[in-house]
Amino acid sequence: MNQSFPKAEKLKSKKHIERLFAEGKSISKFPLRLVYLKTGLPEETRIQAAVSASKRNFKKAVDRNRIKRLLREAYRLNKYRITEETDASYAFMILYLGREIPEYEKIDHKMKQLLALFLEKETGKKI
RNA sequence: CCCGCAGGCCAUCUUAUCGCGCCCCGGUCUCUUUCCGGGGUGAGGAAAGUCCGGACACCACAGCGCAGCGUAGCGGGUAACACCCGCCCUUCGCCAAGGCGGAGAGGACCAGUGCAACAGAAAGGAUGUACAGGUAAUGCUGUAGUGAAAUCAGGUAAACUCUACGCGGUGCAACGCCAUGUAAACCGGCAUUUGAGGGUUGCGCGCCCGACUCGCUCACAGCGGAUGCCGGAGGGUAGGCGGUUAGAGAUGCCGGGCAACCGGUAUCCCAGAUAAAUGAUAAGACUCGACAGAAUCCGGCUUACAGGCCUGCUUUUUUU
RNA sequence: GGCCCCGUAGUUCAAUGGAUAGAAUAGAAGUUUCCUAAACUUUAGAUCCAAGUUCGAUUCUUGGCGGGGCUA
Repeated sequence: MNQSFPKAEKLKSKKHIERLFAEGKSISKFPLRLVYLKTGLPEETRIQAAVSASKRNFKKAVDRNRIKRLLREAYRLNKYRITEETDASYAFMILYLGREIPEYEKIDHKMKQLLALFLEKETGKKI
């Protein structure tokens, strides 16, 4: 299974991000929130994802970097759960809503729950 | 030796697996792209605050004056500085002394103006009380008393100000190129059609640039046109490349200088992201890991901070 | 990233470098009322932090901290 997370799979276009926040749906599993949008464009890389931690909750750049790295890592190791279940194309934005720097173990656990919740909602399947 | 002080250096490490950015090489199809394999490289001493000084870029620029801002002992260093070095001075601490160490926004109140609450007779044209001294005579002199300061070239310039010197503005979201195709197209208002307006980046003088050079009409007015300014309506792009990392560069050696620093020489290449690259897991070691993440680039200052290492000083403070 | 501005009671604002930082409103207690409101009386509450200049700092200077704005 492919666990890489190259540039092409990162959501970068400012336009797409604005559309994602304007039109996308969201599901939450505290302290994580997933905002997603079915893009409809069947491209090579089906899912583009981005992560975020707010400057309001974390003033120091080091802390924001730390959280974004943990989120990226958790997504990288768990994205196969999505790609194996669906062929549709999505744009993802994963937000961290907490106010404290978390342990990786916790993020990993919540990420699995979040992605399961997403699949349940989009495909109707119970995982 | 301990303690203390000063200066400098380092900033957890090792291995494996899965991943990330950039560069190079090879293959996949010839180039580009994609993918695969291999190799190299990958945050800081403060990357921070954005407080100074430059480089660089664009805009502006004949000059003069005013205003504004900054600096402030002397000399040196430097691309430059509000930084650094040396000396002087002031002040504080230690010492018997010689001396040692710390701190310092450190020009000028015999140019002018202002300010000084309370207390006090009096706070800037001084002069009252008590005591003592003194004189031909007098607050003439001293002490007491109030106060931060009481006649003294008074104090105060991180009060206005004066003196000397310096300073054009904006900042890489600068700026250039490509793509897209907006703007010179539409509507409304005002002004001008002979010196209107614009520039001089805070203001003035001065200087410079300077469109239309019109039609209908005898002329005015008016209409149209032209130019400039303002507003409205509607629409488009918010992508890519360059700037962008080889430099006031790092390290070693030699020489000059009290020092800051400079000169010569040899070797080396040491992040370049762009929703933004350093993480996760497992194992091990120890002193159990602080503050904290490059964003055009340098030189400083300031602020935050766990610990470790090195060098020097104090034996004429004390203790052993 | 770059460039600017602002910090005074819970809130909105005052205060030449000078005595106990002043108003309005909100809060608390009381008077009045059957109760509430209004009114009246009383009361508590603040200079963002740290140095410096000064006899004396909300005010002047420097450095931090916090908040806000502009910028392709």
